[in-house]
Formats: sequence, C-alpha cells, structure tokens
Amino acid sequence: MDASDDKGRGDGARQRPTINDIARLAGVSKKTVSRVINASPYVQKETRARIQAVMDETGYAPDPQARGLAFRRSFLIGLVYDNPNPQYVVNMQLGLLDGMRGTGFELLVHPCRRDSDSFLADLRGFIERQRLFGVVLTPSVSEDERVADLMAEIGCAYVRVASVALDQPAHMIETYDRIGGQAAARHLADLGHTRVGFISGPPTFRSSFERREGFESGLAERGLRLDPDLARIGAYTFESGIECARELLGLDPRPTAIFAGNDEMAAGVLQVARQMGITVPQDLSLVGFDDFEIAQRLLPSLTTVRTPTREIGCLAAERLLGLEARDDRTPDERLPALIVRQSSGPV
Amino acid sequence: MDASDDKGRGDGARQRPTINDIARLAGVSKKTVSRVINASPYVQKETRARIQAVMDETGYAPDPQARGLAFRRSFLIGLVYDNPNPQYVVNMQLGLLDGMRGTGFELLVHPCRRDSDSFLADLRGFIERQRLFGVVLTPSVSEDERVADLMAEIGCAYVRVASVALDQPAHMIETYDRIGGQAAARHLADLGHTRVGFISGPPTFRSSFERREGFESGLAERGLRLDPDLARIGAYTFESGIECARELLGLDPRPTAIFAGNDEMAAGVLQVARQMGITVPQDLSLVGFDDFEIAQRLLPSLTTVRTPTREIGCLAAERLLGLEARDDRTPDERLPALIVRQSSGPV
DNA sequence: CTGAAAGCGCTTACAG
DNA sequence: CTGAAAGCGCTTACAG
Repeated sequence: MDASDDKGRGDGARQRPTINDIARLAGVSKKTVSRVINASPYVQKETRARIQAVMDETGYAPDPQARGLAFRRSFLIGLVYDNPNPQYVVNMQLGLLDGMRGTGFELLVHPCRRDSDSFLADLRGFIERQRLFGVVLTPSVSEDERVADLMAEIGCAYVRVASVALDQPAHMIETYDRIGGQAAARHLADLGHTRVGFISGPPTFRSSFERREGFESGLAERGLRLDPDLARIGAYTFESGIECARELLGLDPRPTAIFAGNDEMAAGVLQVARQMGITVPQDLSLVGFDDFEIAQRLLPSLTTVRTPTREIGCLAAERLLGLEARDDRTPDERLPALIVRQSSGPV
Repeated sequence: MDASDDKGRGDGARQRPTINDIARLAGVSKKTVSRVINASPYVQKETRARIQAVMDETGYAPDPQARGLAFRRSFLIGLVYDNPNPQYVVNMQLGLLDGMRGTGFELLVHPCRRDSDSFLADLRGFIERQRLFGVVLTPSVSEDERVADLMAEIGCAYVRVASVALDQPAHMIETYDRIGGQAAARHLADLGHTRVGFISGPPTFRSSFERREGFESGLAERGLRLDPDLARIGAYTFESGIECARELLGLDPRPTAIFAGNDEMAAGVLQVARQMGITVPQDLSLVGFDDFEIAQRLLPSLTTVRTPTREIGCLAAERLLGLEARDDRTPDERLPALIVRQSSGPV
C-alpha cells in the first residue's frame, strides 16, 4: 500500500499517515523518522526540523500498537486498587491522567479484591497479557509485599502510593499520613481538649497505624497522651464509626473531642452524637481525615485532614514515566493539611 | 527466534508462547491457529481440539497488540464521561468490567469537559490514536448529538447510556428515569401528600426532564398535579438543593413533601429543613434520586430512587461487544426502583 | 478444511 | 549522522 492510495477513499475516515508517509515526504528513511519519534540525539538538526515539520503538517502520530509490538511493551498504565471509596478512586484517576497528559500513554483501570484466591494470578495475567508499561498501586494493594515481589519477578515498572516509605524512592509516593494525624492532635490540644478519643481504621491499612502514630506524637508535643480507654479500632466504614462512637460517647466521663481515622467514621460519630443529644462542637469536637465530599455535606460541617489525592496521583504517574523534571510544585502542596470547619471548637 | 531459545533465560520472566509456538507444537500452520483464536468454523473438529489443548497446556494468550495491529483496531474500550459524581463513575466502571470479563478487552477511562473548546478534537484524537474498538458514553456526553455524529464519521462503535432512547437500539442503553420519577410521585401521593414540591436538575441533563415528566405523570395518576409555584430548577448540586429548599420551605403554606431530582440536592433540602426547625418526616417528606451512599448516611436516612448503575454498565459493555446472548437477566432488574427509608411518611 | 506469502506500523541490530 | 534488512505476533488475501 502506498500513501497515494488515500485519495478516492470515500468513507470520510481519511487514512492516517504512517511512518512511511513521513519518511517519503521528508526524503529520509523511516529509521530516521523513528529516531525523531524517539528523541534520539543522532539526527542532524536540519533533518530533524524538516521531519518535525512534515509530522506537524500531516498531523502524524505514531501508532501505539505498532510501537508497542516492536518494543514488546505497550503504552498503557494500569491503576490497580481495592479501595472502596469512590471519591478516592476518581481523584486518583484524574491525578494520574494529569501526570500522563501529552505523553501518549493511556490509563487502564483494574479494580480488584485482595482477598480473592486468584488475586495475584489475575493481576499477573492482566499485566502480561497487555504487556503493561507499568502500574500504579494504591492502598491497600500498595502495602502488599507479594504484589511488589510479583512486579519485580515479571519485570513490570511500578509505583506504590502509601502513607509511608515501603520501598525504594523510585517505587514510592508517600502520603505522609502521620503529619495529618499530628495536625489533628495539635488542633484539638490547642482548643483545650485533654480528654480526647480516637477511632482508628482497620489494621489491614497501614494508614490506620500512621494516622494514630501521628496523633499520639501530636498530643505528646502538647504534653498529652492518648488514653487507651478512649481508643477504638474501626474499619474505615460509616457503620464502624457508629459502633465505636456508641462506646466512646457512652463513657462517663466521656471524651470532649474525637479524632476519627477517616470522614466516613466521623460521619458515624456525628450521627450517634445527634441521637444522644450531644451537640457538636459545643459538647463534642470532631475531626475526620480525607476531606471527601461528605465533610462539607455534614451539619455541622466537618473539620478534617485533607490529603491531596489528585496531586499525589499526578506525582505517581510522573514518577512511573520518569517525568519528574517537569515537576515545579513545592513539597508542601502534597502534604496532608488540616481544614478547620464547624465541627471543632474550644472545650 | 525460536521457542527453543526460551531455556536458559535467567530473568525469571519466561518468554510467552506465540502463535508460532502453538503452530509448531500442534503440527499445523499459524493460519490455522489463527482460525481457532478467531472462532472460525473452517477448522476440522479434531484439529481444533488438538490446537486448543496445546493452547491450554502452554497457557497461550494471543498478543492483543499484534492482533490489534493486524486488525487495525485495538481491543480497548473507552469510557467517556463528564459526570461529576464519583460513585456513578466507579459503579459504571465496575459494571463495564463485569460485562467485559473474559473477553480480553480492557477499559480505558476518559473523563472530559463537554464545555471545553477542544472537547470534540480531544475525543477524536483519543479514539483514533488508540484505534479504540468502541466507546461507552454516559450522561451528559451521551446526550450530545455532536458526539454521536463524530462516532459515525470516524467509524467508531459506541453505546449511549441515557435516560431515554436517543438513538437506534444497537447504540442505546436506556435507564428509564421517567419510571423512577413516577414511583416517587405515587409514593408521596399514597402517603396523602397533595402539596408537593419539586426540584429539578439542570436543563443540560436529559434526566432532569425525564424525572420531572415521570413525577408529573405519577401525580396525575392519583388525580394530582404539580403546582408550578412549587417547582424549582436546581443544578444537581448540594448547594443548589439548599438554595431551592430555602425558597420552597419559605412559602406559606409550604409543601408537605419535596421530590428532589437527585440525592445531593435532597441532602441540601434536609440541611435547610433542619436549620429551619422543620422535622423530617413529620413536617416534611423528602424523596431523592440515585441512591448513592449519602442516602444512607443522612439522618433521617433518605427515601430515594435507585438506578442500578453497575447493571446498566454491564449491559452497555455487552451491547458494545455484541455479547447480549449471554444476558439472562429479567428486564425489571435494570429499572429504577423506589427505596423507602426514613425521610418519607404520612402527611 | 488448510497453508505460504505479504502486510499491519513500528523498532532492533547491524553496517557504513 | 543515516539507512537497508529483518523482526515484533498477529491477520488478510489468495490459492489449493
């Protein structure tokens, strides 16, 4: 087939130019065009400019499937997750796409269940079948060493998003949840609370531990400690928040403040408080974690710790693709930050 | 390269078998293997069995990139959406993946902004660059005729998910929002409400119109009509729900029931009611639409209309891939259904 | 029902 | 710095 065949095709979908068309129009071999596509330094400046001009004029874009076949590796990135929170998932996807913009890579989604018997086999099949360029792993998949081992074994690039460094820097984006827990503690201590309750996430999430550690260290800074009688283990779910809140708010004396490990559980606490006639923030201060949409929907609106998930996703994509030179953000923008709303106040 | 080269590779990642390996092991040409892969009828029964056995033993899976290159079409499906609700997006993705399971197709996500100047050009680039097999369009992208025209022009398979038939059956999955609106009206009328308010979504979503039409027809069935003074136009957002609720609940006499076009706006209504000292459901009955997670988090929990988004997504994928023969669901499972909770009661 | 040849649009390995 | 040949793993078009 020759590019001159193009004329006369009446189907409206004009044939896309190929590397051969560009080579012919620019008067070079296709190997030289290939060098321009792949940013090889071994192309004379004028030759490069001429080829680039032809590519621009014709709107040429290399075919990712053909390139992938020759490279033995696709231009696809997989997002592997088992996180149940839709807002986290969507924000992460948006962030990854931010980081991938203009690269020609595309995003494949792969929700999964880590407790499934076929979890690892499915994941392996997904990656090998598509010859993925790499994957981004989010909690709790990112905290599973079997997954990291699998990636190493099959030679798949990966970045783990987790609350703390679990791997070499090249494979990690940290969310520093500990700092968020610390901010919550300082906030409550500064409001004068001394009898503070805590509801953690489940032990299967590393963030549960990190948020607690941060909270305890923040209290310690202010000369306080977390009374073990005021600590409960939840499951990051609304229902578990309700359950733990019933216990904590049934104590006598009860805590004057509660830090919940995430917004969902904080919403449960708020509901129990209301049912028990405990007014927030007058009788009880409440702080959550995540700053998902629900935090603004609650009445009173929820003081919480925001993790910039979209920004984290962007960083993860950039790290995976080796694009971080273009990163001009200050480090602070990716750290958890306290958002003060109506649910917290002085003792 | 020969398959016998495989031994000795020490990198742990054993070379995948190719169509040539299968052909050699089965003692046939690769064209015949190709026929088995593509379920061609022109293969002798025993030959097919022998080839299939070799494929099973070796764990052979055809390379989608190589197949895609030869087919001039990838094995990728795109989800194109501009829906702002994370739960909708995630459920839709899960449903699409349900419908694609076992087919070898994968899901690419493409969030977009319909109001962007480059919206159509970006979409076209995305589809052509990846040579997508097809796309699933959800509201409000699915309601944009320019998009349908573009798909026809570039010859891309597509399925539109929308509240009402906007296209030929092969390109449509309907969600029948009208039926949901009707169910809400019947419910409120049966509870004895005659002075009912309505808050619609924005005119840019076809569902706004359909839900209202259904609501009006449901009222009409019970000999009631929607008083135009009790109707407001919202934007499917929490804030717009608050705004419209302030107006409706400030009327004298005020409505004894309100049907909000979605759960987000219903959450806004509930907040205003609470601030005004109006008790739900004693002083005001409230019904939403969607049954997103927030419906169960509210106090009182929200009576609402559930659209089975995940099931709809599964159907959309099956229609796109031509797999509907395997559909054994009853039609009713995909229809909107009223979920009665605490926010609605007798006048 | 089966196969040898050519091609999909790129890159690698080699040569100059 | 540039190019001709062979190959990536499949399918199409043709022949038998």
